[in-house]
Amino acid sequence: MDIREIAKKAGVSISTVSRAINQPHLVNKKTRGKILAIVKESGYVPNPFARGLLTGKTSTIALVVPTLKNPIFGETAEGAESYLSFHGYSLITYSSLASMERYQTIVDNIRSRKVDGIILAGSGIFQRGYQEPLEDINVPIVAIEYLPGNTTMSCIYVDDITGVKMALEHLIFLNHRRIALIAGNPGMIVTKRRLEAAYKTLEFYNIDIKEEYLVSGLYAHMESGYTAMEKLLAVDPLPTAVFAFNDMLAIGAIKCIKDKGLSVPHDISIIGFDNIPTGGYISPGLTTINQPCLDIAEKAAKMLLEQIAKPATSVRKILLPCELIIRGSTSENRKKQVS
Amino acid sequence: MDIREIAKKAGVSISTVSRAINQPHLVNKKTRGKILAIVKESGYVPNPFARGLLTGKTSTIALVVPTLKNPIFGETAEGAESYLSFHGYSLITYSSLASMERYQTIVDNIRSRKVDGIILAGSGIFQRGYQEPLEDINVPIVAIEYLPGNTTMSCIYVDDITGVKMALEHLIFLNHRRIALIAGNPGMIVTKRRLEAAYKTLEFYNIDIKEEYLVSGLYAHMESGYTAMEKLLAVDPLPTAVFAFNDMLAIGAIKCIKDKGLSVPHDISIIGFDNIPTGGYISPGLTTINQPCLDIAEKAAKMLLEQIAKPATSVRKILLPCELIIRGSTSENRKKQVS
DNA sequence: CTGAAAGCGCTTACAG
DNA sequence: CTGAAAGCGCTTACAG
Repeated sequence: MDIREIAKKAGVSISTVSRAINQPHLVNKKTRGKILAIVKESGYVPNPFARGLLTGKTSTIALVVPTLKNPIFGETAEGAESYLSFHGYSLITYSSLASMERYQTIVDNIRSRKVDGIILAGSGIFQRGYQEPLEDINVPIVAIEYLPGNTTMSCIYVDDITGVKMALEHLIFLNHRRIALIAGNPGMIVTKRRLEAAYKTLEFYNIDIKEEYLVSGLYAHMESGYTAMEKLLAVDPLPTAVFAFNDMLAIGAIKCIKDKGLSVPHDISIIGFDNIPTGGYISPGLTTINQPCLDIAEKAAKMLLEQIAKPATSVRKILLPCELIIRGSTSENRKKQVS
Repeated sequence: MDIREIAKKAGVSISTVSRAINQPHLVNKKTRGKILAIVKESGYVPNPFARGLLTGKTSTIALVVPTLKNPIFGETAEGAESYLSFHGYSLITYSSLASMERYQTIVDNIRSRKVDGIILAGSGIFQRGYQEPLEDINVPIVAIEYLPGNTTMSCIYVDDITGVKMALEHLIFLNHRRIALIAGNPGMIVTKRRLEAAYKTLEFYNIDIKEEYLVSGLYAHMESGYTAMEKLLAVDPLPTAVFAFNDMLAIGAIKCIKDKGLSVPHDISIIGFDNIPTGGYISPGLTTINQPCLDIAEKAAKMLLEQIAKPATSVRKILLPCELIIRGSTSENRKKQVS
């Protein structure tokens, strides 16, 4: 079924068929009606390759996420996909971003596919050197991450600097002074930013930052939160509270503490970041900072489409607020202060 | 950068460049070397639209999953993507399969994009009527689901009939006789099959099947496992064990039982299905049936690529074994039997 | 408002 | 082993 057949059935030229589909206002109403009826009846859809070859548009967006193992990226993908598909775009999702080589492969693939735009989500990709491969790619890019300074791409993210502050203040107001941190993958932008925000907050409240109270794990694996917590449990004196940089890490840490016969929150309070559904189903429930993933994903998709429609649009940076979700994993510190 | 430029630089015709790329053995070794060197240096990649227009091949596979909220589909997507991208294919993932309309939209979209093959994962899609929209689509399809009878598509799945049997026998051998079921979405093939397998097993062991002991929820939401469990807790006498049709439901059910002041497994044992990572981090740990998602996804991708390469390949059906994972949510029944 | 024609960038018989 | 030519299915100035 091609445009020629439709033209023949309708008794017009293929130019007119094409116009009836793409620029209906240019076609006589009656003719247009007839053509569109035939199109509909026959289920004809223009060949995307012929179209793409001519227009350079593909109606395809690439989404890059570090891993679908972390539910927040599943939500991100669903949010973006539902918005984009509603607007006639398809989403190609690239996940399992393990190495720089893999990233290079992905970028090559994106480039050769000639997508209309790119969403870069989660800072798995934002280690040093992520920008060069993208340099001459020449399509709009939106990052789901906070990119400081002058960047060529727009970005949207949760205001996690404030989020970190809220998390730590929650612990501090509960009278905790021996606070440990389980950071995520070293080197990621998000890790550095949260680390910096954490130190700044702790300093502000005159809280000593013991070197042994900083450990790190991998965002995508609960198990690494467990391992990180093991290290903290070897420190003397024990921390009375732990802030894990995401919920996966926090959930692993909670299990570790319980396995060692200690109690959360009685012996150690734990707070996470993200608010993944699982946090509400473990016990105690996980106190955390909510991140509106779905909303962010949709807004990112929207921004991208706007940039595609109007390439001259200037770079935008949007920060969404986050929210403290208090459940059972944090409580007031009743231990004598040693530090 | 197009093929013409490469040809000019190499001092050959565009035909020769094309051949050097696509059918290297047809080109003089020296010429070929020269051309390929220029191609590499310039970063030239053939325009996929021109190519697609000519060959009808797109190097794109569509994956349809019910939702990325359930981590098993995240794994499925990652598994398929990593295998396919290694073989030069991209994956377009369609998720959030809420309604039949949405399904129709997805199928329309897939059709107009002219993908090379389709993977249909998770039986969210396999309600009645899922086959018609696919009827004349004319590309290889592999389903991640067990499709009985004579179908036109190949399928691969875990042998969940045996899995259901293993789960129930585990409970039965622990001396449980009052066993309740939390089934998933009614109407789905997977639900019907597991239900049938469950009844068959219970009958085999002469276990009464109380009507009130069958409730159902939605696979994708832990919360609906909670709600379903609430219904079971209103039944007299209480079941001593519950088999939930997936882990999300099971995790919701456990939370419900604990919230009502009862103990898992002391008062009620719970077993799930899937073995999602979270199951190892709640307390008690979730006893469940492992489903090798990653393996299934890769095998599905492999089958699909084989069918694309050799369209005459006959329909294949593969069932992978599952495995009982015993954690803390099940234990021996010590209550006096009433039934 | 409509049609004939050029051309998007490539692949592949065909001829040599 | 290589090149000239046709053509994949469409869109869009251009002319009328």
